[in-house]
Amino acid sequence: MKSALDTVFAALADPTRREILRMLLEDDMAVTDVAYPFAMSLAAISKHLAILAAAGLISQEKRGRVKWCKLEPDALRAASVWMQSFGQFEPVNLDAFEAFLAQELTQTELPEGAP
Amino acid sequence: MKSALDTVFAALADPTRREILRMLLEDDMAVTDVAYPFAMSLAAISKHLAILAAAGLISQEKRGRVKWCKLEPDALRAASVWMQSFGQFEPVNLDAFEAFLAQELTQTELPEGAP
DNA sequence: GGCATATTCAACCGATTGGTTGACGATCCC
DNA sequence: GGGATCGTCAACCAATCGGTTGAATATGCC
Repeated sequence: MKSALDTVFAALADPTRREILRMLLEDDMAVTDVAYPFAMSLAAISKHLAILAAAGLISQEKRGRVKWCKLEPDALRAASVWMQSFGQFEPVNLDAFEAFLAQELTQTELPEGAP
Repeated sequence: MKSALDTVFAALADPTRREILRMLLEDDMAVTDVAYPFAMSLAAISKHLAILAAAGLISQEKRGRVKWCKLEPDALRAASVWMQSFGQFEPVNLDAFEAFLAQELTQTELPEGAP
């Protein structure tokens, strides 16, 4: 059986799912609205949301026809603490970190993968 | 192409690889010595180390016959900062965190999967 | 009731993952 | 040179992943 950290990190390893989390950081959303900006089917987004929910990163509550998705930061914090335990013994290398972020931003700013 | 965060989180999503990182936290190690505690082939561990190196989480340096593996915490810190950006707006729920860690510990304490 | 909307289910697909085994290339040591 | 050690490569395998499509299930509205 998979551990909690397994499912959390696996859930975070996909750029679509990280973008969904970023969207939910702003506000709770219905499944259809989550799917709107992405160039993939609603069923695919529904699967991504199920993976995020299984990891505990979001919760889903059905009200009427609409299933509302809500960010649940606790699982994310636990994983963050796990990671920080590796970094505490040395100061952050800001140059490396900025290069890292610059690369990440150019690749995930547009989920559709514009030219 | 995969982004840096993709490869880092995917690398962290495997309990064998997290255990390897924990071992390297103590000291640099040769590939054979990394493999020793695990109930899998040397080739499998070699692949895990390649994945960790591709993610920037470790570096490998060959001296003579022996390839030394060294923890590289910068990539981990960058991912940690990404995660913390989701958690800063609310205090940590310590109860949830402790339950999370307890579950994780019982499942990964013994990499061989003892009964 | 009946239609539209919201979401999931089921089957399928190609690519990737995590593991195995056996052969191979380097390197050290006698 | 030749054997032992260190590590990777290549081929293979079953399982999982990320996506598709089409049908099915709720629910809301007239």
